[in-house]
Amino acid sequence: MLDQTIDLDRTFQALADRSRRSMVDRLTAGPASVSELAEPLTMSLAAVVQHVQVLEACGLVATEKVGRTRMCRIDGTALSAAERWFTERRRVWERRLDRLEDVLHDAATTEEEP
Amino acid sequence: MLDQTIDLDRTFQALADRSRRSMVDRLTAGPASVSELAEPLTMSLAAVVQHVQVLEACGLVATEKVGRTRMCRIDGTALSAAERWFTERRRVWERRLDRLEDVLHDAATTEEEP
DNA sequence: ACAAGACTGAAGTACTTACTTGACTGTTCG
DNA sequence: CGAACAGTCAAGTAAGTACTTCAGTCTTGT
Repeated sequence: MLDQTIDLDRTFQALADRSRRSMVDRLTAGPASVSELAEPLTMSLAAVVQHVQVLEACGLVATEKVGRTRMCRIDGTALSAAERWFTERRRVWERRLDRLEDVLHDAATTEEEP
Repeated sequence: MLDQTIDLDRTFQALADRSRRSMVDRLTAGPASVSELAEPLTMSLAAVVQHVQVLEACGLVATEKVGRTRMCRIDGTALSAAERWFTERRRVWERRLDRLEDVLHDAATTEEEP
């Protein structure tokens, strides 16, 4: 719970990369090895490993070494923590717009009075 | 609609910075000038202007010059576009977990049969 | 008119990121 | 056993980021 801002920094930073988002996307469909994640991508395997490390460091995915392969899966808690940032901001923002609408409406109705 | 991935790159990149998130946060409470956004921050005004440009480039905020001040406000469409990325992934992910649960449950019940 | 206010633009700098290649280390399978 | 497989480690590099300072440019208030 402490210093959640640093995690949000790293989470959004991680998601700012098209390749990493596509890996997360792939993993929502189910666990996959590093090579499986690498398959649709045009970069070296070493590069993919580095991306996986970034995703793991911010808690978006968890990995586990099984034999010579590293299996990766989504960590839903980090994903929804990032999502929560949006929903919280949107709540405040929409509430403000509602109030604004009320004010405008009130102004319009009092305008009609003598 | 075309090449939305580039916008997501830029949006998440923009939100990966604590200072920029705090600006978005401030703006959800209502419009503000660049100097007002700069006030709680410890950096130079020029730096704040650069952050505002980043936020504007990815469509998270819109600005308008009024006299000598530049007023900034949230653009809700970009904000909810980014939010949508999470909800869509989570939908797939949760559906998969549900199916998994069903399979496990079925396996447990058929286990009981002779 | 003119000083102060609110940016704006252009450099410059320290740091980080997204790769690459190449040499290795464990694992698995015929 | 030994080749192929799946990563791993360590440099190295090109580009991008987050600032800084400083010298302008418009607006405003007196």
